[in-house]
Amino acid sequence: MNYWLLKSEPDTYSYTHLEQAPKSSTVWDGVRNYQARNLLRDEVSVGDQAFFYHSSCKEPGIAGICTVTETGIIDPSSLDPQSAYFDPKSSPDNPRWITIRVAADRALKRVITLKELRQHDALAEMVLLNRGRLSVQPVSEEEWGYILKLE
DNA sequence: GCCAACGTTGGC
DNA sequence: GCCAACGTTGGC
Repeated sequence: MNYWLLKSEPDTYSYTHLEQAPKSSTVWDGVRNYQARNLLRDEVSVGDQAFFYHSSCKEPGIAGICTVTETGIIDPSSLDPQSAYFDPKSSPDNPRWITIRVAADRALKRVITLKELRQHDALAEMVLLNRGRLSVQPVSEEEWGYILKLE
């Protein structure tokens, strides 16, 4: 059982979108960074939990919690010529972009902002605060518990 | 395999 | 909209 942080731009896909999706669930498509892909493909397991983080918006921060319900999914957008995420170098026989399905667990009582996270020494080692650009990142059990107590 | 050029992310 | 950080591409 591991913990993760998944980034999404709320203007495109917010935590509320996930809650309102069929079965409050979605395939986490569009990741096109190998480090993030490797985590999704090799490290993330069914039952793991993840913070849903809002990036590139007015108040960047953690908006909710979701649970991984399926792994090993070929990112459908990578095979769809109509998609902005289409990758001609990927194919069903030799897929390049493997991802997961997540389901909404619950929204946090309030958005815990990036600004606030930065103020806690206990979180100084968070990947979010050091390698900010990675869109799928591990969260330690200690960080996970600490953040939930801030809620 | 190096590295310059270029593209993207994402906070501010 | 700016720009720092960093990932990717492609010539050599």
